[in-house]
This record gives sequence, structure tokens and C-alpha cells, in this order.
Amino acid sequence: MRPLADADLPPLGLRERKKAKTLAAIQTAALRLFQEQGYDETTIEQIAAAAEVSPSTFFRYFPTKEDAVLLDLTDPLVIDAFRAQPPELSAIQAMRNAVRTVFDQLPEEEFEVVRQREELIFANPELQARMLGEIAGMVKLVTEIVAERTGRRSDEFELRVLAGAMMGVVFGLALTQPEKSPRDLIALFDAGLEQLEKGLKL
Amino acid sequence: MRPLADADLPPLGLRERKKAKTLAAIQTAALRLFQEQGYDETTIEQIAAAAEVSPSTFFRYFPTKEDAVLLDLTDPLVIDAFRAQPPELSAIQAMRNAVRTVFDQLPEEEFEVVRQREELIFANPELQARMLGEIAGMVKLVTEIVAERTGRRSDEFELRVLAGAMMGVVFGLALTQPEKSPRDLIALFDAGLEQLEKGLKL
DNA sequence: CTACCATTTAGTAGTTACTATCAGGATTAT
DNA sequence: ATAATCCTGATAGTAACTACTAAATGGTAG
Repeated sequence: MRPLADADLPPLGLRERKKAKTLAAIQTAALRLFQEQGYDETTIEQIAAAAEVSPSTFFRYFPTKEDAVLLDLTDPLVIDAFRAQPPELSAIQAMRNAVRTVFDQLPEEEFEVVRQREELIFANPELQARMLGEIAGMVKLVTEIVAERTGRRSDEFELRVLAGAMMGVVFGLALTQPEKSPRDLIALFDAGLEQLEKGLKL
Repeated sequence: MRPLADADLPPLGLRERKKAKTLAAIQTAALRLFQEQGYDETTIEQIAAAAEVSPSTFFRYFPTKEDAVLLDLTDPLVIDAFRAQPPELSAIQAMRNAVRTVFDQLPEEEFEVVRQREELIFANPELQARMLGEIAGMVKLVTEIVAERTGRRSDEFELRVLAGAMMGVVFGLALTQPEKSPRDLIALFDAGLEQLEKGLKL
């Protein structure tokens, strides 16, 4: 329930509340149906029916069927935490801190959503492709933040290599190991970054 | 013309030759139309018409529209060259050699196909997503080859981190810099790997 | 050259993701 | 209360993709 994280600020119009509820209802219904019947076997009509909205409404909230799975609210949290790290730290250190900060205090129910999504994505190549697209977006973001932190230009060669390598670690870990819980994955990511910083000797 | 690389071994039945020709005709027509009218604006009917086959036939050769762009014949070459490197070299060194070996002797016309494809992919998020999927496949392959080379198991943590980081470099470079020629990209990739091996200090 | 088999092809019909548009109803601002 | 705005549902349409069938073609044996 309530995969949203918008701290429920007091003055929130009825309209906004309804929207948030509809969004959550659709994603919840979608994830449930996907899990029960499989992704490809579930039509948008079914999702809409289960969420008690029209198909039109589904598409107003999610541009594609894939997005109903991919919508992730932890990414922006990590980005913010990363940006907030003191600039004295190396980029890799900063990223490690950011990830730990966010996931150490993430409630269990949110973890469950993460887990469910990972399972679906791992089982479906289409979704994997889209997921990688999201990661690519992260590469850009990370590049820009590192540029801010170090006072360099974001199109500098070294920055792009660094950001690419960091996200590549996520990548290599996320796509090769199916059965791990999200928590384990976080731990692995941390260890992977540590290894990256020490240097890759093989 | 003839984006295929199958050295035209002498005994090749008429049927096989026709198939190769049809494949090439479809991909050529597709790339041309995509470039002229844009990817989304081009329908499979149009491609089929331009290649003088039926839509059914298009789908027999390419499972999806995207595949008509993504079919890449240099990847397997790099993989083979990578596998052929002496095991004394570090994985990163071996990869650098492999890439150089392949692209140094790649004919100019093949480079042109690579360039055309890169342009399309860069302009279209859908294609980028699928492309990343291909890269993910590469991560797996690279992991396995490194495992062979070093006599380790392919599911070992360090291997996955290393392979992920290497491919992440491709990634960070390929997706952030549009206007470079493929040759420049190769050079950048080489430099990126060098930096990766030296260690990422930022 | 002919007859036969396997493969490739075109054609047809259907499903489904996704887009565009619009009228009616609910929410908000005045 | 009234007007402006936004959200929803409904309809109609496009295009990617699938399953199937019948015809044409390439390979092969007599």
C-alpha cells in the first residue's frame, strides 16, 4: 500500500489526494496482476478494471504499461542524499554513504515493493531493457552531480568514465543474481563500489 | 550494402544466399527509411514494401522493429577476439587489445553502418533501452570469458563487478556524447579502460 | 526432366498497446 | 452561485505483433 513517499504535507487539495490514491491503486493492481498471471498475460483493460478506472485513465497516469512496474521512488532519494554529501569525500565514498543513508531508514513495506518489482524485471527482458534506460538516466545525473562537487565540467572524459563505471557495477550485480533480497543487493553494491575504488586487479 | 560479414564460404546454397540477401535488403531499407522519415514515423508496411517483401517476411527475419536497427555484427567479433587474447594479460588489457584488433581492420563501409545505427539509437529512447539490453548481454558474456581466463567461477563477486565496470564505461561514453564518429568512440573507450585500470580517483 | 519433400513466402484475421478527441461531471476559485 | 479548470470515461483509430493457411520456390532423388 501507498508506495508514495510524499510526507503528506497538511494543505493538500482533495483533487491531489484523489490523484495520489488513483496512482497507487493502479500500480498496486498492476503489480498484483503481473505477479498472479505474468506480465505479458495481463492486459491494460484488466488492470484498469481491477483498479476501477477506465483504460484512458491508466494511460493518463502511466505513459506505458512498463512504467507501471518501473516507477521507482527510491532513486530520487538516493540522488538527493548523494548531492548532500560533503564535497571532501571521493565520489565513490559519497555514493556509498548516500545509498546506505537512504536504505538504512527505508521502511520494510517499501522494501517489499522494491523486491516485487525486481522480481518482475528480472523475469522480463522488455522490462530489463527499460530498467537499463533508467540506469542510463542515473549515469547522466551522477555525472552532473560529480561535476558540481568537483567544480569540473560534466562533459569531461574522466567524469563520464567514473560515472559509467559506478553505474556499471549496479548493473553487473543487479542483472546477474536473481534470488537475492534487496537488502543483500544493497550490501553487494556497497562492496562493489569499495572494490572499484581500490582498483580492479584481475 | 552487405552489412553481413560471413566471409562468403564457397559452398553456400542458393537458398542461403537468398536469405542473406533478403536480410540485408530489409535492414538496408529500414535504416534508409528511418533516417529519411524518422523511426517512429516509419511503419513496417513501408519497410516491407521498400524491401519488396511482405510484412510477414519482415517479422520472420526480425522479431521486432527495433531489431532491424540493433542487429550488430561487430559485437561477436570483439567477443571472439577477446576470448583469443593470451591469459597472462589482465582482463582490461585483453579487452583493449580485442577492441583495437577488430576495429583497426574493419572496412570503412562497415563503419558507416555502425555510425548510422549509432545516430538512430542516440535519437530514440526506445532504441537506447534495447541497446542497453544488448550491453547487458555483453556483461554476462564478458563475465564468463574472464572466468574462463582466470579459472574462476563466473558468479564470483569480483568478476561481476569488473565486467560491469568495463561495460559501464562503454555506456557512460556512448550515451553522453552524440556527435563523435565511431572511430573516436573506439579511441575514447580505449582511454576509458586505461583509466579504469589505473584506478578512479576523483 | 519429373516428381516429391522441405522451406519460405504472402495473405488473412485477430489481439493489444497506445493516441486523439470530446462531452459530462467533479473540484476549485471568484 | 457561477464560472473556469481539471479529471474522467467513452469512442474511434493506428500500428506492432501473432497464429494460421495456402501457394510458390529451392533442393533432391529417380
